[in-house]
Amino acid sequence: MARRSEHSLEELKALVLDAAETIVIEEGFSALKARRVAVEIGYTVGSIYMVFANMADLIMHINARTLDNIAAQLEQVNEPAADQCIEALAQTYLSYASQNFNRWLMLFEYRFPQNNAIPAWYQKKQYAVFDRIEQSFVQLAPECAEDRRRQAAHALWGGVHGVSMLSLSGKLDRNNINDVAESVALLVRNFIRGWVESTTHL
Amino acid sequence: MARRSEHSLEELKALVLDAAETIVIEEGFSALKARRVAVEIGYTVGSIYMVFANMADLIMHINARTLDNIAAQLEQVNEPAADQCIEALAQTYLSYASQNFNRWLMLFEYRFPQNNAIPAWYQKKQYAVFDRIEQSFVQLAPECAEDRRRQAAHALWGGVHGVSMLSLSGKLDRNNINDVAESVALLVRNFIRGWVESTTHL
DNA sequence: ACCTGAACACCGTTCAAGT
DNA sequence: ACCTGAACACCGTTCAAGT
Repeated sequence: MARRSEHSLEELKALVLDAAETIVIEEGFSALKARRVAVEIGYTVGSIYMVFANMADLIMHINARTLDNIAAQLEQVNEPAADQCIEALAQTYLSYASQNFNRWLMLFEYRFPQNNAIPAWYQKKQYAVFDRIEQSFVQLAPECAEDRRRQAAHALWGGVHGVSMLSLSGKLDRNNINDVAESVALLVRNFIRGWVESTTHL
Repeated sequence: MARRSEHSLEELKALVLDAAETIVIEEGFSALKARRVAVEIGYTVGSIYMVFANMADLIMHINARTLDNIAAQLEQVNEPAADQCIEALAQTYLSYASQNFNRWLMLFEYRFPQNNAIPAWYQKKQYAVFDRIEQSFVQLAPECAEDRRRQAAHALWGGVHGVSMLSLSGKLDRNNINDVAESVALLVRNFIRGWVESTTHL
C-alpha cells in the first residue's frame, strides 16, 4: 500500500495521539494496543514507531494532556475566600476524576519503566497541578513559612486524591459520587480548620 | 517427566502461591509471569492452572494475604487515647506500605476484570482493614451517629492512603520516608482536631 | 489422576523490503 | 522518504497425550 506523504509526520503523530486518547477515554487503559491504534487511523503497526519511541512514550503523551486538562480546570477556580478556594479546587479535582475516570486512572495506573527517567517537561506538568494547590495555601496563610505550607498542601492534596481514588475505583467500599463529594468536603474543611488554628497559635 | 503425586494438589497450590508472592515482593507485580512461577517450583506452566483458575485468581490470593498482613499489623496497635490510636494506625499503615512496597502497590495496581465479580471472602478482608479504623473512631466519638463516624473514617483513611501512595510511588513529588510520616501526622492531627470540634459543637 | 509440553491467540517491537 | 507486513520474542491459557 504505502500511503506516502498523505500526512506529514507531525500530522501522523497527532492522529496516533488522538486515536490512542479516544481509546483510553472510551474503553480504558487496558484497551490501548499498538495494533488497535493503527487500525483506527488506517495505518499499520510499524507507523506508530515512526512518531513515538514506544508505547510508554505514547502513554506519557496522553497522560501529559490529562495533566494539562486538570491544570486548566484548576486554573478556572477563582473563589475569593481562601478556604472556599481550596474546597472548590478539591471538588473540581474530584469532578474531573469522576467525569474522566479512565484517563485519570491511567495517570496513576501506568508505571514508568525506570522512575528516574521521567523527562523534565513531563515533571513540569505534574508540578503545575500541585502549584495551583500550593498557591491557594499562600492565600490561606500568607505569613506561614514555605516549608510548612508546602507540607500542608502536600498532605491535604494527597488526602483529596486518596479519597477520590479509593471511592471511584471502588477499592475500600462502594460510594456514589455524592458521598465522595461529601467525604472530600469533610476532609478539606476539617483539615483546614485544624491547620489554620495550629498556624495562628504560633 | 510427570512428577505425579510428589505433592498433593493442596501442597502444589501452596507452592505456587508462595513462589508467586516471593516474586512480587522481590521484583514487583510486573515480574509475575505464569512461566516464571512454574520454573521456580520445578513444574511446567500447565500445572498452575490445576490449582488456580487463572492469573487473576492467583493475584487475588496474593492480595488476600497482603490484606491479612495489614489487618494483623493494625490489630496490634493499642494506644489508650483515641487520637493517638488513630495516628498510630495511620503510621502503621504507612510503615507497612513503605516496607512492603511491591506487594502493597499490587493491591491497588491490579484491576479486577469485572469489578462486580469480587468474591465475598475477598471483600470481607478489605472490610476488615477498614473496620479497625472505624473502630478507633468509635473510641474517639462514642456519641456520634454511625453514618457520620463512618464518613469521617472513610475521608481520613482515604487521605492517609493517598498521601502514602503519592509519596511512595513518587507521583506528585519525591519525598523521603520521614517527610511522608510527617505529612501523614499532619493530616491526621489536623483532621481530628477539626472533626472533634465540629462534632462536640452539635 | 496428575502432569507435560506443544499449540493457540494475542502482545510490543523491529527492520528488510517495497513504492 | 515514507510505509508496509512479516518476523521475533514474549505473554496467558488450553488440552490431547503421556505415565
